[in-house]
Amino acid sequence: MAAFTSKDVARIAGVSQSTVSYVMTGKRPISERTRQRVLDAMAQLTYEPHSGARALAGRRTRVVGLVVRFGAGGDAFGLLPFIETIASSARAHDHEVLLVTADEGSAGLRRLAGRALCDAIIMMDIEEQDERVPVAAALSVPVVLIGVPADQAGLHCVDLDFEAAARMAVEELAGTGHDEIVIVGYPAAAMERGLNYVGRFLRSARRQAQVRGLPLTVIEPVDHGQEAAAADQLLARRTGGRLGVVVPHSDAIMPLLSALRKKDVVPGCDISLIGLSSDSWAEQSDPPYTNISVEPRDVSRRAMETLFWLLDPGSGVERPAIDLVAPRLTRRTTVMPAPAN
Amino acid sequence: MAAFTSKDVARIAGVSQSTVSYVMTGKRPISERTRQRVLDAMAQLTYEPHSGARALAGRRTRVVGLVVRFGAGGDAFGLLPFIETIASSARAHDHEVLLVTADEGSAGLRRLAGRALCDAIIMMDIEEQDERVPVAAALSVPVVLIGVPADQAGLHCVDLDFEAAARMAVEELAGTGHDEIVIVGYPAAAMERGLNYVGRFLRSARRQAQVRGLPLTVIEPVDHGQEAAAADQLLARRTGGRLGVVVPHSDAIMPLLSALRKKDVVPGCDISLIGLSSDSWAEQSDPPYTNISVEPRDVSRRAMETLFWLLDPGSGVERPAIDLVAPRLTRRTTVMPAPAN
DNA sequence: AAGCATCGTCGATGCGTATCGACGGACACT
DNA sequence: AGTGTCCGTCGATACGCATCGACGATGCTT
Repeated sequence: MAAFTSKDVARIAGVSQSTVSYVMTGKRPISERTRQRVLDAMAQLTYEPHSGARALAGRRTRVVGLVVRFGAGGDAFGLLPFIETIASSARAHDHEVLLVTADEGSAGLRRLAGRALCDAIIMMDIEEQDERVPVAAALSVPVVLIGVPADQAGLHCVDLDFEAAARMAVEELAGTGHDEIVIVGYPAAAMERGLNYVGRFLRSARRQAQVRGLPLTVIEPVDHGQEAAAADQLLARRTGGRLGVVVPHSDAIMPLLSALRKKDVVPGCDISLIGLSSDSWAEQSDPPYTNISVEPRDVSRRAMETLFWLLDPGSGVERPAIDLVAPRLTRRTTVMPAPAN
Repeated sequence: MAAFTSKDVARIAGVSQSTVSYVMTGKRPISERTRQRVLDAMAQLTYEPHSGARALAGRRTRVVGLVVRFGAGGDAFGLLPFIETIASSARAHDHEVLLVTADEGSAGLRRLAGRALCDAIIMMDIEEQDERVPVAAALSVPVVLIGVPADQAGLHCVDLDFEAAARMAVEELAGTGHDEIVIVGYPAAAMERGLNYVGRFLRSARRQAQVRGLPLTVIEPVDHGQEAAAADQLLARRTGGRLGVVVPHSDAIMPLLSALRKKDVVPGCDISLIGLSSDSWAEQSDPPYTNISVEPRDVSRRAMETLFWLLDPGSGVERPAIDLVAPRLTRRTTVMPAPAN
């Protein structure tokens, strides 16, 4: 691994260094014969271009900066699927992924752009009022947000349509003759941080419940180990009517289900439950619950499409500034059917 | 954000560009007066050095490559704490973290080194026979493994001491008069992939059980949703004697506990249980279980210490080629005390 | 007081690639 | 045959920084 350069390749192929470069970039026509000779030489040396030199001369790094927050109170459905999808999408475009943690705040952003560490940035865990958003907007590299802040500052945002999801949940319960709706909320940490989707979901749910004239209450989230208490709190609301429960925080669904089971409360008979989660979780659960899809892979895939479009606006169709992935409700066993009357 | 260069800084500070460089690297003495002027100029311009140029000229990228595997069957205790610790450690040394997924196999490694994308690599999810290990050993950059392959090929390895953990578990059960030991194994995916710690744990446990003359069985892992079956399988083994259960796969502990609870089998009275997990999980569980500590943060912190030592051997003390973090057993409620006799 | 090491700074060079202008040759057309 | 057009290739240069050798200015020694 003696670290070959394009000059070595050129010498072996019997061409000039610039020709090797043009073979790689394809920015000038190269005869098929020469091209083959160069490619052979590259293969023979297992040549890899020096990314630093490339960044210096070509002013593009082929690196995507990924800003995530690790601390608790985070996402409703796990960070890993996002990261994984982003990584594989980057790879598909021959780009690398540079990881930056959010606890650096906007300093991390400035560093990414200032040091020319990446060509574009994708930022997750956006708060409604996020100090990083204006900084990101002023950066010299494009930034895509996963999440929608109150002021998007001209940045492109991609996320699940939490407003639509909330409406959908309320409509489903209203349409099946429920009297009251309870939302099992997000963890305290997420509430306090003002994560954007928390507000988006709750506000939309309240609005829609009002439209339907249904009383809606938000109760404390189900923390791990607190299932029993949450279930009690929930059941205390039941005044004999038809109670519908909405659980937007994926992690809370399973504990809640098992707590209900323990109390011999059967979702779909005694009570109704709609969860926000990936479809596979909902299917494999016992019982399988009616869910509204939350597919992190879809969201991050679209975010990456937007990002690469920003890097090369010629390619593909124009992307919307706010790109919301439509949720999908799948009926399973946990919502009581409308009473026949 | 007009992208200033060190030449701009030099002009403003009234010095030459090389002086600016020496202020940054500290590789030559600079008078305090000049140093201040340069620092002021840098602050004024919010100058950030161009990482590509720096990599090209200085042949060091200040980037750490992190190779992880996302797919299932993975780690017993979550990927995120590892990544988080590695990221923050890198940051503390003013290094970035470049993420590479393991499904690229050794190609990802070659790319990292060949393109001079990073100064060192840290690789997780090592298999006992891992095709990437010999490749890694031949690389021009140092590589630290989290995990111990059968042939470490001269690489530095850091991991929990799974052999010691297994011995510790068996000893604890033997010392409290148990007749039989059952290990609830790892997920099939982990077994098939030959993840290094699986073999290390099981072999060591078998050996120690033999020393103690105790029958030891390994049963299928507890997959999510399969708790009941696993519990049955487990209880079927109970012939009236004192049965000790060891659960090395952290994710399996909670489901198993709840399955036992459902069958009115009380750990600590009817049966004994020792889990491998982080201490915080063990404490917060209901009931709190006797555990052997598995602290990903310790492991990755030590791995990063080794990595930075390899990058600068002058600093700090020599690091062992195989650095095993000693496990710690904390007695809680789930192991039956030795019978008084 | 002259010689000598040390300190602090500068100018010049090289790192490996992308890109621009130039140029010789093949070809099509007057 | 002469002129113009592409095509394919080359040489030279710039990118921003680290580093090396050089050199004037000190301070110290004898």
